[in-house]
Amino acid sequence: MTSHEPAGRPTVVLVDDHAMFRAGVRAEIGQSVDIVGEASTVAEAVATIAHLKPSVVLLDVHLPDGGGPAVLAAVRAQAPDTHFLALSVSDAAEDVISVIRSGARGYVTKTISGADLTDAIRRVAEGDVVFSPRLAGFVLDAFRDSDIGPVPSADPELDQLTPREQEVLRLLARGYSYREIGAELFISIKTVETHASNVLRKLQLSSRHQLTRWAADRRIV
Amino acid sequence: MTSHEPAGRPTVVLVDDHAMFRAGVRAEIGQSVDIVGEASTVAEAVATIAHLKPSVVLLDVHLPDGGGPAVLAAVRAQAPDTHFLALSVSDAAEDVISVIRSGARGYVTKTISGADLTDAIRRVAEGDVVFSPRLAGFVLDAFRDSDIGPVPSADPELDQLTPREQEVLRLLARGYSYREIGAELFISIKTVETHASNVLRKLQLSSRHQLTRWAADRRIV
DNA sequence: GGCCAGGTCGGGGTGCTCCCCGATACCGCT
DNA sequence: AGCGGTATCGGGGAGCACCCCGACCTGGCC
Repeated sequence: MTSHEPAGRPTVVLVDDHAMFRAGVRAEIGQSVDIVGEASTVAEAVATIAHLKPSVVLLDVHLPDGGGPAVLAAVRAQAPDTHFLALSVSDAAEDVISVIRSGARGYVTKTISGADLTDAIRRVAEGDVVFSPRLAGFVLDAFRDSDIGPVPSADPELDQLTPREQEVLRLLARGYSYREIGAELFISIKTVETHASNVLRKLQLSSRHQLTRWAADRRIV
Repeated sequence: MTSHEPAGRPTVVLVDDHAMFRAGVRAEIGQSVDIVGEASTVAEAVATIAHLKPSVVLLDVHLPDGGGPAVLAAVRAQAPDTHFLALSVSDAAEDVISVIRSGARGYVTKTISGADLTDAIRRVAEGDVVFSPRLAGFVLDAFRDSDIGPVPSADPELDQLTPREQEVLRLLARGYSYREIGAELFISIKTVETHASNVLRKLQLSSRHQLTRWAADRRIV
């Protein structure tokens, strides 16, 4: 759906604990990209990447001493222009999610063809995000089930609160005491009590502890 | 990076409030896919989709009366086999995130070419996930910055708590009172007090309100 | 046996939460 | 002028949260 001109030959570092597999990848894509380094352990990978600063790192998710996320955590700050493409036998959702959360910009399984892998490397090098279609589904599912992102859901529950009450609600949710809220809003403790009491009644809650949870669930902080 | 055989002609419903734009899309991709219906409002879209059950819905993110997320929320349950591809002028992160969270399986901007759009529709119809590369970056960034997914975060703070204290901590974070915790764990209120006091001291918190927020931030619920 | 960590209770106290009353004042609407 | 909603305060009180003491028991470790 987009056109990608090969912007020169990407430089690649290959991280995998199986020498046999590395040889296979070299044979398959060595003509199209520059494989400038290899590593078989986390420590090796960190040193190699920090030194060579390749445009792309092909990163196995499962390594003996920590795996792909460990490598990413260690070198992402040192090599900001390096993009990481996870390459794994696993199509388990937790593997995909963990390595993406660590900062990889793509994830493909080892069943990929040489031509497709070359294309994926080029696209990642250009800053694109590359996923095996099946795996992209995992990420989206996890994403949808989560609570991230600004989804401006104007809670109807909040509309029944007056502006002042909403203000008090926010401070209550942040764990402020009545006294602190009063100092913050330049009103007396008793006024805060009144507002708090109204908030609890309108939201049908019985204690500020429940209110804290109520607010946390709705990300009102 | 993957090959997609066109599995017949996908049926498509087109949702956009600009008739001119719908005509343009029809002209561009009408030969390759079956555009079986159109809609210009949320209500129209919901009725049309529920009735026709197309394989793909091309969905504008911005509609007068609610937008793409409203359509998705209304019909996703009724048409489980229908896939949604968001089609928008906007490349704002919040638009992308909100529509994806609502269940869309792809997002492309209106700058897309007819051929690319046809390909995107086919891929979405087959269950793939399709993104303009730039936009995929937004999703991944939001994803990475969030706290979803099974990333085993053995908090070092929790290690200094005894098993019993951790148990009490969870119940405290859920908003249980000391009395309720005592009943839950078959111990007296005073014992709960002791544990709670220890928890607060070890975590350097001064009130259970702060503790609730502390736990909410760490998703300990 | 001595020692210590963890778990279990209690007494007593201070401060906070939350609710019940009531009061005043401003503002907009009829 | 009257009425309702909102915001502002106060008194008083029941219950809870939190802390400081001390106490007992159990199990593991030297």
